[in-house]
Amino acid sequence: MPELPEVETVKIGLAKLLPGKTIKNVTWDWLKSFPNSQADTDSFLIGAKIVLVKRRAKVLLIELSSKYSLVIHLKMTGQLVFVGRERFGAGHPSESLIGHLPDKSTRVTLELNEGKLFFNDQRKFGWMRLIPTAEVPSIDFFKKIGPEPLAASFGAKAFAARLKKRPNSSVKTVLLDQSIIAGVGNIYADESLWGAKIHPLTPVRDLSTQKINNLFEELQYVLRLSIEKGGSTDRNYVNAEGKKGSYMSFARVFRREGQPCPRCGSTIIKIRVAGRGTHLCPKCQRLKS
DNA sequence: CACTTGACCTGTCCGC
DNA sequence: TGCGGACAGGTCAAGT
Repeated sequence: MPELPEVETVKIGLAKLLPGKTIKNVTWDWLKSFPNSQADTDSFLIGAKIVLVKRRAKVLLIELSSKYSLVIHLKMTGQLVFVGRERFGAGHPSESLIGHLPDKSTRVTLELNEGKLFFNDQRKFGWMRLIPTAEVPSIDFFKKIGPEPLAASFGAKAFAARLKKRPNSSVKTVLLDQSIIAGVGNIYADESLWGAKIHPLTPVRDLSTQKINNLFEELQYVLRLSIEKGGSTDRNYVNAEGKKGSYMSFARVFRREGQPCPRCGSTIIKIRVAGRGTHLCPKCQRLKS
């Protein structure tokens, strides 16, 4: 699922549902989804109370009273869905995802004193790790992660300076590089480049200050809009309550190849950049202008 | 170094 | 209907 807006949406939901609840038991069916020792799990997960839910980059952090944290990366198809005790009763709408949980994509189940938290992940790329809270910032994943694009302290000047660390790379490749900027993935890279009228293959060195400023504005705009819409559901993504996000109906180019550009009416095309499907308007986003 | 490709997995869709 | 291949929101490791 999950780029910054999707993970942020899950975080907002879990932050309302989880703090104060106690973890009673954990079960898992795929070691790579939950690569923790039985000893750590017994000592620092079972019986711990959930204190706080946070997000950094595309990662969720659930802080526990045991001074350990659950650190969760949803990768492509991960879901973190809370089902309250009342939801287990008969008569719940059968079309609702949460009526079906656990299902065959469920990798980890956390039983709480009230309700259950399911970590589902069809493709098994995601993971949930139990780590001492003090050590979380120094794990390999976070050591190399860039700044948060929506942080109040992060502005267009800092954005430009970070992009320019990779002058010869295409701008889309750099947007997707988590060590440059945290949280941007394929959807919001394409959407923000369309907004700023920049071809995804443009080398960073060819971008004017004005263009970089436009890109920063557009990136913040699409990320904020998507959080407001509860993220993008293309296939698997759901929030903490099992509900889909609606940003895809606001998308201008992503997965809209063959449709008219909402700005100029030209037909949106799809190419491949950095190994990823890339959507753009060939008229609005020219390589040389 | 910087950039590309393959690997990690399952599921779906599309063409033959 | 079946089968093979391409592709999918993300990161790593290994190759060039």
